[in-house]
Amino acid sequence: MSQISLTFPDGNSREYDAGVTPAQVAESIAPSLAKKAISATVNGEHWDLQWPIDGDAKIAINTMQDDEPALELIRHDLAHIMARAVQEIWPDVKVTIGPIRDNGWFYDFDREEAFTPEDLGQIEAKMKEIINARDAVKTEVWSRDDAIKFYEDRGENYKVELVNRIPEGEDIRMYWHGDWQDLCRGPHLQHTGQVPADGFKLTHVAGAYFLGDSSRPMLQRIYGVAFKNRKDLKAWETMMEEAAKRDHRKLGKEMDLFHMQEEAPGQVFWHPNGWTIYTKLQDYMRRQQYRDGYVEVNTPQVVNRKLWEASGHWENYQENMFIVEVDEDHAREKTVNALKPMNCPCHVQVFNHGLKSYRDLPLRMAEFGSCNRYEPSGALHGIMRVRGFTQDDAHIFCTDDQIEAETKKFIDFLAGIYADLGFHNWTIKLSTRPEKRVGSDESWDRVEAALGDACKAAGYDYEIQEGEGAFYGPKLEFVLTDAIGRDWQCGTLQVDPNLPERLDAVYIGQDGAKHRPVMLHRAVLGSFERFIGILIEEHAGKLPFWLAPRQVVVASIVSDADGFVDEVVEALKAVGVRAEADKRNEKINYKIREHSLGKVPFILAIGAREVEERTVSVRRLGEQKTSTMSLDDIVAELKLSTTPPDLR
RNA sequence: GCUGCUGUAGCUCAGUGGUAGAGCACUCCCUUGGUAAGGGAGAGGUCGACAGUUCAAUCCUGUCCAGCAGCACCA
Repeated sequence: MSQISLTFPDGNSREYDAGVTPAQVAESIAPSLAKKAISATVNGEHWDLQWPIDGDAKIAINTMQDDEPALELIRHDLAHIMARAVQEIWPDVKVTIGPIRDNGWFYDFDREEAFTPEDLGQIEAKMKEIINARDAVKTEVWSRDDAIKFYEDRGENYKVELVNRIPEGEDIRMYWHGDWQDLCRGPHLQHTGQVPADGFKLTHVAGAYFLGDSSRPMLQRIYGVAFKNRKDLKAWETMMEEAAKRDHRKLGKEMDLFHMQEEAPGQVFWHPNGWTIYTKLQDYMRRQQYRDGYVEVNTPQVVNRKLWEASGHWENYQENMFIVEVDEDHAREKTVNALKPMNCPCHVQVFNHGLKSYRDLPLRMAEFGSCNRYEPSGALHGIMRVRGFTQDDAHIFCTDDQIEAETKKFIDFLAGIYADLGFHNWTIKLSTRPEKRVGSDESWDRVEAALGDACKAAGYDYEIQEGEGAFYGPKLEFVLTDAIGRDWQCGTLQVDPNLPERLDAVYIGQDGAKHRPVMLHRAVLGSFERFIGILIEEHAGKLPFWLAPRQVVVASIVSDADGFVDEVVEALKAVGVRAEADKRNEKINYKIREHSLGKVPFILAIGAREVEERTVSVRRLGEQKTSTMSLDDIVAELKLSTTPPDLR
C-alpha cells in the first residue's frame, strides 16, 4: 500500500497509508482527539471523519471549538435528525431535501395533513431522544442503480428523482443516522450525541415547492435554528425580538405614519406624520438631482395599450399591469389603457419630442414616477413591497462611449446620498448576461466591462451575479445592510439599448446622421415607500432629526405656563422646526412617557421656573437627564439640526 | 399565485350555538402635578363579506376578501 504525507496546521507532517480516514489520523495523534473530533478540513475542503484520503494533503482535525465547521455540522445533522424524527412519528411521510440555511436548517416533507405547532413540539422531543441515543453516523458511496432501487423499494419517489439529478461522475453518497437513512453529500458528525441538545429549536412550518418549481405540488417545510449552546440560542431569540420591535408595520402604527386597508391592498394611506418623512426625503432628492445635472419631468399614469405594445410591456409584463378599460360614448369598442408600471416608455416619449442632438447627451431625465404594478398577493409586505409606489427614477440617454463615465458619476451620486441618510454599509452586485438575451456577445462584453470599470473607478468592489442581468443588458444593484444585518436592494442601474430601439429614439450625431442612444435606467432609493420602510427599521423609528415627522413637543407642567408654551412653539416654527404644544391637563410624567413612546426627539418641558427665566427644560429622546437652555439657544440649536445634511 | 395560520371597539387581545368583554386610547368631571401611566364617570362593536346548516350563528360548513409566515415572483 502506498504512503501519503499529511501536513498539520502546525506545519509538521506525517506519513500514512493511502486511504486513511481523518478518524484514524485523529486516533494516531491522541485518543482524546479522536473522541472530540467532529470533522476534518482537507486541502480546504470540509471532510467527513469517515472519508478516505488518497493523496498528500493539508489536514486539520476540527472539534466543537471550530465555529464554522461545528455550526455547519450541528445544523446539517439536525436536519437529518429532524427528518428521522418525523418519519419515526409518521412513517408514511416522504422526505425530500434538508439543507442548512442562515442560522439553522429546513427540511421539506410530503405529507397529506398539515404539520401543526403541536406537532413541532412532538418532533422536538423525539429529536432530543435521538440525540441522547448517541447513534453512530455511517456513510457509504453507492452506485446510481443501487440507490435508485433502494429508494424505489421504499417508495421515496422524491429521492429517486434527486438521485437521477446527481451529475455523472459525482459520488452518490448514502448516510445513516442509526438505522435511519438519507441521501446526502455530507459531511456529518460521528454520532448524534455530538449535537448539543439544548441549542436548537423548531421555529415554523410553511409551504415550499419541490426544487423551487411552482408548477409542482407544494411540500411542507419545517424550519429550525441551531447553535452550539443554549446561550447562543437565547441571544438569537433576543435578536429576533429586537427585529420585531423595529418592524416598520408596527412602528408605522405606533408613530401614526400610515395605514393600509383592504379596499386598496398594497397601497399606502400616508398620514401627516409619514407624509412629512416622504416630502422631506423627496425635497432632498430633488435638490441632489438638480445639482447632479438632472432635469425633472412628469408623465401620465394612464396610458393607452398602444404604447405598451410598442415598448414590449404588453407582451412581457401584462399580468403585472393594472388594465383600465374606458367605455367612451359612441365608441365601437372600449379604449384599453394600463396604469404605468414603469416610467421608461413615457420618458422616451419626452426624449422623442423634438429632435435631439449629440450635444444634448448625456440627457439625465428624472421623475418621481408613480407606478402601479399588480404584484402577486403573496408578495405584498407592508410598505416594502406594494402595488402603488413612487420611484426616484431617472433615465440617462447617452452614447455607448458615455456609459462608463455616467455609471461612475451615478455611483458617486448614490454614495453621497446613502452617506447623508446614514447608511455606510452597502455593496454592489453586477448582474451579467442571462441565457435568454438580445444583442451580440461583443456588445455584452463591452457593456459589462464598462460597468465593472466604473465601479473600480469610483473605488468600489463588486460581486458578480452570473446570468442575473435583464435580457437586454447587464445591471448594477446596490444593496444596503441595515442595523440588524438584513440586506435590502435599493439602488440600481441597468443598461438598456433595447427600449430606444423599440420606441425609435434617435439623436443627430456630429456626422449629421441619426444614431440610437442607449438608456441607463437608474434609481437611488428605489421607491420612496420601500426606502422609508428601511429607514424606519434601520433607525428603529428614531429617524435623524431633519427627517423626524414630529421633532419637538413643548409640554406645560402647570397651566400657568401655557402662554409661554405657545411662544416657544411659535419661535420654533418660525425657523422651520416642526413643533407642537402639549397643554393638556396631564402630569408631566404622563406627557414624557407618551411622547417618548411616540419617538419625538425633543421634549421641552415648561413650568413656573422656566416661564420666569424664559428658559426650557430639554429632554432628548433616549436620555434620562435633562438640561436647561435659554429660548434663544434651543431655537438656534434646533434650527441647525432641522437643516438637511446637504444644506448645512 | 401556492401551502398553512389569522380576522371581535381606534390599538392590543379575551370569549360564547341563545346577537359580547378587558386594558390602553377617546369624551366629561376632579386634580396644577417637575421629567416614562393621578383619580372618577361616560361613550364606543352589523364579532372581515356573502351564502348554507340550525328554532337560533360572532361561534359550525362553504365561497370570497384582507393580513401574517414561507415558497414562487420581483425586465
